[in-house]
Amino acid sequence: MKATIRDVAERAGVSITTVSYVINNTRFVSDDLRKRIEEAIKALNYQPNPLGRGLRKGKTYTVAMLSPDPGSRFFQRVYRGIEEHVHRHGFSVTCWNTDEDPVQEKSCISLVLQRAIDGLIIAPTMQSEDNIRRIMEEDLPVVVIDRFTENLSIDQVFSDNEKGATLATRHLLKLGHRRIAMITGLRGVTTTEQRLNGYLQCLRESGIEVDERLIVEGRSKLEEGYSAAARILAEEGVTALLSGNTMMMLGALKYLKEKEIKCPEEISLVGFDDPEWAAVFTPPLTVVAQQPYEMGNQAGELLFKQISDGRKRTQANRVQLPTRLIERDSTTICHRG
Amino acid sequence: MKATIRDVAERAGVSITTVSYVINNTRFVSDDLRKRIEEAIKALNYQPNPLGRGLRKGKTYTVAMLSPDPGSRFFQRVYRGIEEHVHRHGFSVTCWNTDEDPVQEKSCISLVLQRAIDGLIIAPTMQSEDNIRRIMEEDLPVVVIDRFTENLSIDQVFSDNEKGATLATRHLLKLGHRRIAMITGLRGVTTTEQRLNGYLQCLRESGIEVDERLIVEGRSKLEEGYSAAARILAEEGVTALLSGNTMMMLGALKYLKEKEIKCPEEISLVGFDDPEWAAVFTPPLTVVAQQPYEMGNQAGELLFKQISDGRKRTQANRVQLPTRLIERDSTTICHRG
DNA sequence: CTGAAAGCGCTAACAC
DNA sequence: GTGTTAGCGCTTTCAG
Repeated sequence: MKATIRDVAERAGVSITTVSYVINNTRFVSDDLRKRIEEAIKALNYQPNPLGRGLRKGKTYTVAMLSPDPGSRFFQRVYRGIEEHVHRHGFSVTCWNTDEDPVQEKSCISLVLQRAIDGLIIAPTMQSEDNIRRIMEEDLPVVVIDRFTENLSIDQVFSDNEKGATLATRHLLKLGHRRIAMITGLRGVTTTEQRLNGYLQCLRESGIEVDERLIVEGRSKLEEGYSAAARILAEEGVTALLSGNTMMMLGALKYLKEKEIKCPEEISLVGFDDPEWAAVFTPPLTVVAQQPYEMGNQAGELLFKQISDGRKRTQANRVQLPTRLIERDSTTICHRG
Repeated sequence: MKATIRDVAERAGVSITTVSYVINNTRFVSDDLRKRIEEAIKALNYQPNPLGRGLRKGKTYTVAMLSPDPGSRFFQRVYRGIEEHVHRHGFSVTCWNTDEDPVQEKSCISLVLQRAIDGLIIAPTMQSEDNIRRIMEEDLPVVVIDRFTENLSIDQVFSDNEKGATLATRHLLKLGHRRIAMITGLRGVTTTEQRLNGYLQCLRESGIEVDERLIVEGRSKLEEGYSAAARILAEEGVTALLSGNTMMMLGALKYLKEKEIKCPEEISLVGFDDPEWAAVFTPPLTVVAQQPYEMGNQAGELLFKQISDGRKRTQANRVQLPTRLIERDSTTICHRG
């Protein structure tokens, strides 16, 4: 069986107390004992049992990440950004999936609370203020990512989605487009609303009347991008299309391809997010890039700040990450009207 | 603070023993007491502390997944497949990243062993038999995925990579190609070697001499696919290219695009794995598809079988998942020679 | 400078 | 049918 602190103590001929103090380096121990203990630890290949330690200290050395789709490229990157901090602190991460469903989110949070994790990074679904409030009540360190939560005084890291959509729309306007459609993600999710806002604002400022028929909602599946594109292109005179996320952009492209509608000649296209294939596509895609790795990284930093500060929640930090437009060849001058 | 089993016992006016037996449903308790206890649990919103339980039972209710690149689409799918079982059993997963580095793998495994997890699903790096042996010595339930480990009597789930490469190569041969190049993943990794084998076998069977200059190694980065393609296409008369993984396929496509080499007219291309964008690409890509979700799912099943069977490691299970060729438009009849 | 001992929350003999 | 109690591995107060 695995060696315990008692085995080490016996082998070194000291009390377990002293072993503990050596392990944690938490009070002075004479060189002689220290040396003997260190030898024993090595000889027995002893590793402190985190459960014993955790039980005693009321900690688990584990943080959780909760997201609507941990399998997506975006959240993968986020995860990698978090990971760095986590491992540096000797913690581990567990990932949970809400599937964009508040009910599932709630049950995830229960599980998470039950597991007595030390911190949580969460990309909330849409109606989840209550869920998050529950966590805050438990005084659990928590950082909200991706989605914005106006009413809660809580650390959060998110992209400047509105600006991103604005940049994209302005770019299309500059190219002379007037009938610009948008495929949005799930309505009610803040990222969706912010991107939509950027788009609407920009149109209005340019004195272009918004045509509701050119705004189609999807979730984030390829198929939904496909059918959204179909609906939009059934409308008169649309020359440009802004997509609210990666998979729906791909779905739209699939539709264009099948119908042999040329991009960018007939339709200019701007997507959100910049996966590796976007630049290799035919045509290379003009996109609004976010910084998912950075998002995870900053969230991790904030989380561990909370964890080490104990529970005193001071002023909430809000980090907004810039988005940027990457102009490639899926957008061009409007040849119509 | 969080309610403990003692709080529940007091509120219900019983001993903690009885509460424990109710929670675990592990011996008969009269209806009266059971009801009172259940009420108390609800009223206090009590959730058993997994650390206490774990410490007592020597379990952590956590399994780990170790892979060279948990952020890749392939391993994300695997993860989702695992997740299903894990949550059904009330466990959680922690993900670790080896970056294809045996040293890092070793330190991951130490961490993993130290954390006293209940099981491990691992996609080993290349020289990791020793690392895995260490786990087996600890009698930790473990399942190897993706990569094949010949010498170890251990549960494993992997793709029929050789067959996949064979299908791809045979397809190209049928189309009349003779100078078929291959971009391989990292040599030494079993998946790479198996795919290479399939390719070599198939060529030999067709009486085609293997030209070593047409076999170029990369890892799994886009850039490496790019430069591998460059090297290969500097050779005389190559008309077809088989790529050992997704990202390198993308890199090769990038090269073709930049050099305005037409696919499939000038070069036929077959890739490994079938990401969503492969079908939407121009041209839609012919690929060998694996079943990552299924891989994770089966691995999860085997792992939990081991966990519930206790430590008695019986006959090792080896599951080989079929691969299949999806013919699309990046391959065509050889017009040369 | 070091050790004895209590106790974190829980399970499971063992006792009645 | 139910309760008493030891103890999982560890940290930390208190005593020396």
